[in-house]
Amino acid sequence: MLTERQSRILEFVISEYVESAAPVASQYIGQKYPVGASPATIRNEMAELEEQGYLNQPHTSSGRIPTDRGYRFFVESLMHEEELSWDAQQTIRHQFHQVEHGQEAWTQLAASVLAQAVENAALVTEPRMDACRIKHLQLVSLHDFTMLLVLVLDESRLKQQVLTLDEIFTQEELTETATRLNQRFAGSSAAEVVAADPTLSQVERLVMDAVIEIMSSVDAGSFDEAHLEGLRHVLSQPEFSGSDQVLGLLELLDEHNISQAIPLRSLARGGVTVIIGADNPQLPQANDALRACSVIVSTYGSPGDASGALAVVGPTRMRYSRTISTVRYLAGVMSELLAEHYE
Amino acid sequence: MLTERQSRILEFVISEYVESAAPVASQYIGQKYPVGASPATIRNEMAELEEQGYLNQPHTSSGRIPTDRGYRFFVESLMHEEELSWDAQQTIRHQFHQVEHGQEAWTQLAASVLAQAVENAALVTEPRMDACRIKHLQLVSLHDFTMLLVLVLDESRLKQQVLTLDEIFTQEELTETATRLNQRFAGSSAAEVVAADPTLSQVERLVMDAVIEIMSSVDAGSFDEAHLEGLRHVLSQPEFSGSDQVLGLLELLDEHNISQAIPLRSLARGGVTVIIGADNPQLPQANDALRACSVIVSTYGSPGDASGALAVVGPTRMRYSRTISTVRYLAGVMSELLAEHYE
DNA sequence: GTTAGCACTCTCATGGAGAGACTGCTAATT
DNA sequence: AATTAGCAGTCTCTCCATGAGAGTGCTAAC
Repeated sequence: MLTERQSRILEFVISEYVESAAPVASQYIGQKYPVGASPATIRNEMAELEEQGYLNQPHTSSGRIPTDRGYRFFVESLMHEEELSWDAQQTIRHQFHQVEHGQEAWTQLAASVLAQAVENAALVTEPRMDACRIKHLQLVSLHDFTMLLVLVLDESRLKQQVLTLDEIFTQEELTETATRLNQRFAGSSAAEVVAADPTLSQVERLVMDAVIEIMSSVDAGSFDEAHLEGLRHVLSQPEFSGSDQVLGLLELLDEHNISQAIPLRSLARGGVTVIIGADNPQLPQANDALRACSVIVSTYGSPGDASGALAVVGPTRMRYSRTISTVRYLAGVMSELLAEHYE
Repeated sequence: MLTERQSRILEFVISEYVESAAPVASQYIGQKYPVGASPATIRNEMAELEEQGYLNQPHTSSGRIPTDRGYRFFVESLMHEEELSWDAQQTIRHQFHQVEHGQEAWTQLAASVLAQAVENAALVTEPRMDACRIKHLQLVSLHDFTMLLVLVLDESRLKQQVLTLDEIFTQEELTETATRLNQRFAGSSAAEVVAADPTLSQVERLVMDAVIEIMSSVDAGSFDEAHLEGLRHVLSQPEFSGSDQVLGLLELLDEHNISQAIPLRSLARGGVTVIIGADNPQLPQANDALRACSVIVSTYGSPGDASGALAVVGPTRMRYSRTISTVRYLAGVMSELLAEHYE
């Protein structure tokens, strides 16, 4: 549909607008980029691009700005995805290897690294399997009538709960109980435990009820816990200078609405997916502020094993090439690390 | 220093300004509150209050707004701290009892509840003891050469780390090792383990080195992990409509600078402490946006046992009475719950 | 000590006027 | 037929003056 020259002009306009955040004029493009045509010709082409919906004019007699459709065309046809620079790659790897122990904060760290790398908001979910299984459980005596149930699920996720007992148990007794339960249930999913419906002592029943409850809540996990980081990068962009917009985005953060507003898992369909502005029907339109945003999302891990999602959220006026490369690269790194730790 | 009438006028001005966020005029005060004097008299008194530094005029011929000193006087001498309404108390308790299991998100929940109750930002740190001790440790075989170290510290804090072994161990062997180590080191602090310097097998050494590292990093914990919630309440206040201010406060959030910017533990000296604007030398002045803020902070838990801190951060123009009551009440509830769980 | 009255000051909203930036269109050119 | 120069027209943005409104400070009377 677009001629060679129109494509190039579109590309130039987008490059320019991404940097300046201001409408782009024909004369300016003619000077700065090698179009090989006069401003008048560029104007004609721009008019055509506007006709077709790739560009927009805030008002007559101002320069053009790209539409969502313009960005989409750019991402799909014009952009050449660059390999992330070696420096950038090293920076990312280095930041990861600093914090080796304690994998609890792993995704938090990933979000932080990603946000810093792309200078936008980043969102990373915990890795999850489809149905979690018991790896190991343990009972620690806390006090006469209370004990701590420590549950290790696959992927080394830890859960704990304080339980209240009817009678006094020693640590030895609890350890024995735990050993029995481990032999019986290690490797089982919540559903399997329920299905087996074995005869249990009172304590065992108490423990397994708690285990089932915990595992169910993990499984139910429609509620993917996502870490959001770097929102300030987005909010400092000029398009969000109006305070209404700011508040809109802040609501995402505070109420833990993120997972709902941006259902990462359902969006990422293998590889990197780009959602631009309001052009994707999958994004619920609840939040106005999100309409001015694009989301670059990818899964990490492997589908059979544990997997999660990571995403960058920024204004539609975004450096797509760099952001996509970074997301792709980080997804790779995280997949590697995940594989290393839990084959 | 202040006459009866001056005090009352100051109180009225603050009440009014807290609600309206606009400079308060003499005539308006005269109409709405029972001063028993004409606007002219009120003006004279206001001039005197300004002289003494309790009030301020944004420009000649506008109403007055309270200064930090004015707020401080209000909090210390004029305000009558109200008991939190029974409704509000029940709301808070109810929100807590909804989420019983999984104490991981406990402080997160507290922050959320507090933020909602006072309609401002809330900050809650994890409960901590002075030097943490080993409660129990456990080794779970993950794969041939990897195992998961699960470390339970006092207060049921869980830490985990993946360790790589030189040779293959069965789960039974690991369990035995863990049992040995537990017998030897349960109840010890990091320093005590190091001091004892016992002879250990290679595996035991590997495990204990990791344990010491983890405990040290927990102890070092100048880095109190604090949960921040409800920042949007603060940012939606008119005094933060300028986007510069917004960005200033956002930095607190993103870079995990909160703990540094607001050293809760060192601020709270038993009971509820109120820090108003820039008037407290303990608050580092790094962040400009914080100068327009007050912090209401309290500890919870008991000094000997585990304790943490909770705080509300809001504009200096804040409903101090309600906020202080709420903080005090919530600190009480949290102390109770803490005591219940770990006697 | 208090108050009425009045002049004064400062803000804020309104509305040209002029400069600047770009475009769209027309007519000439290649 | 495509391109370009030239020019008029349009829109924004800033600046300035204007006037209404709000509230004070001061003075003089009570």
